[in-house]
Amino acid sequence: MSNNEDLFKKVISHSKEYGFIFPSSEIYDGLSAVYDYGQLGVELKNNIKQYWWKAMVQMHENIVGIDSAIFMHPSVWKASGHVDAFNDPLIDNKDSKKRYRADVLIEDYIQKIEDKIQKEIDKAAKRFENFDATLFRQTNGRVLEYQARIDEISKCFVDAMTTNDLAAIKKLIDDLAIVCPVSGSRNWTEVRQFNLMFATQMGSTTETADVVYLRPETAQGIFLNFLNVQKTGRMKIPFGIAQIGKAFRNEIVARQFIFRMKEFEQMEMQFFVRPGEELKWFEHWKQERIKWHHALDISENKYRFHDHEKLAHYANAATDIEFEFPFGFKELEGIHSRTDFDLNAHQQLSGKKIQYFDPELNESYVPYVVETSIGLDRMFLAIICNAYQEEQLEDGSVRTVMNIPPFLAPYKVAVLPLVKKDGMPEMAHDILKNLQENFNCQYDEKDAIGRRYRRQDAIGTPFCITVDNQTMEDNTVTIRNRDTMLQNRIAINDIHTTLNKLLQ
RNA sequence: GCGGAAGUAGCUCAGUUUGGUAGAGCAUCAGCUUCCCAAGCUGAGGGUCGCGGGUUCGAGUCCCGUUUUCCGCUCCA
Repeated sequence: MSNNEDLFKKVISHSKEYGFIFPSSEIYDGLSAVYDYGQLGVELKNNIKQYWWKAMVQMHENIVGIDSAIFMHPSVWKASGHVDAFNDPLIDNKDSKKRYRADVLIEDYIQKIEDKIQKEIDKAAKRFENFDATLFRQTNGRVLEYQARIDEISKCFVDAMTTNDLAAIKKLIDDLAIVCPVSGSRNWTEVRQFNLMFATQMGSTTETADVVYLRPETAQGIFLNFLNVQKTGRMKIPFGIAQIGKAFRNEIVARQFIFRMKEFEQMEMQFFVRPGEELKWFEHWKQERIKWHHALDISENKYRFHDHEKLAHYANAATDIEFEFPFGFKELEGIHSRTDFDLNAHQQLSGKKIQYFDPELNESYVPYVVETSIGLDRMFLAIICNAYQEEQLEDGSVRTVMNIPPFLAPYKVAVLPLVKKDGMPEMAHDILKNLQENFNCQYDEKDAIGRRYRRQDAIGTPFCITVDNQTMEDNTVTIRNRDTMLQNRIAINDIHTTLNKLLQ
């Protein structure tokens, strides 16, 4: 474990040192759980996007992409369930470290008094024939006492809830001496409300502004455009809509570098199918997605499926593709059978029909949805964690290499004059200029050649083209492989095709 | 959110015990050298020691607060 912790720390340092990832707003002490991609990071990230887009959109005739806005109508989050599920006042017990809904604690307390009343009623009912519960309730002294207590508590409780007065809720819990069911202690934190979603205002004056949320998931943008895309793209079920975009979550804690960020990017595809066929497609996409990962040349036992036993309210099947990060197996991608929950909810709340007429079945229905959703930042992290390597060489020295799959590497090739004289820099620049049209290249003439190779190793550049004395005579160069450190001599005219072949 | 640890140059860290206005290695830049795998030579740049306050003649060093990061819980549609 300590080896893995070590590795993770090294990856984080390396990312900063070479310009993959920077903490956000660093000169102002940083911003919790927010990071910026640097000059190398953005290249790698773009390449991952491209690889995903090509596999998911370009290679499928029945999948198209969109790019929906981050802002959506507030009703979207009512329909999706995001608003309701995250508006509860919560309180933690410091001893048991359990978290409760504060309102539920109070309701339970009221229920206990209610139970006592019921007990009295039951007791009395046994003793008297023609027992009138209502009359008993109205006349029995002890019951009246209990009832008064309930009324008093309820009044405070309702007041506090309607005015959203969290301090009053806390006071009530203290006054009632409510204890934690687990620890039995009254050592509570303040009552807090956790908002999953970031809120901002839309409207140029404060008076007219409405609260809108930054989307906590990209999926809804696809659901809202289901009919637009289906009709204008003449799409026939089964078909998919893909999207890459930012989402925002007001997470409580930030951990594990870019694994959990407040602002993150998702790559997801919602596949619309006939009701009843969703589990077949769920299985299909499970296999397709794991294939995509395995094609990255990362050891297959770094991946595993984790099937959900407890399903979210919208799903009837769900699995995660987990990756073995230095801090353990964690979710990298989710594959969910979301049923018709979302489209149905939007249909109901908007009052607009969201259905598909299936010519083969000759009927209309609300399609079912199978979702594949991968965290782009997590994929990025998986790749750099897997790529980072410290190799012990024969001469005893250590070589730091980023073993990034060549087609994803920030730079594909570095062009290096062996020495900074005899026309080699000029020649190297000519070659560079030619290659730049098709490849992201680096040029470097500073320091000894060996050191320059190591620099390229450290940022994952898979190939180095070196201009030497022989180049000046016969127009050949050497091409060095990052992983094997071996070199071949090829003609300048062949560089292009050779690189293309190697980068496939 | 709770508990613990830490924050000094781009990176890794020393300096804190015994307060006296900052160092090393690597990296970077300029030049020299160099015909193939880091650590050759000369020179240079870069830090208000996370931030704020307090104690003190004087704080990187002591005290308080705060923020960020890491670890363990917790949470996580």
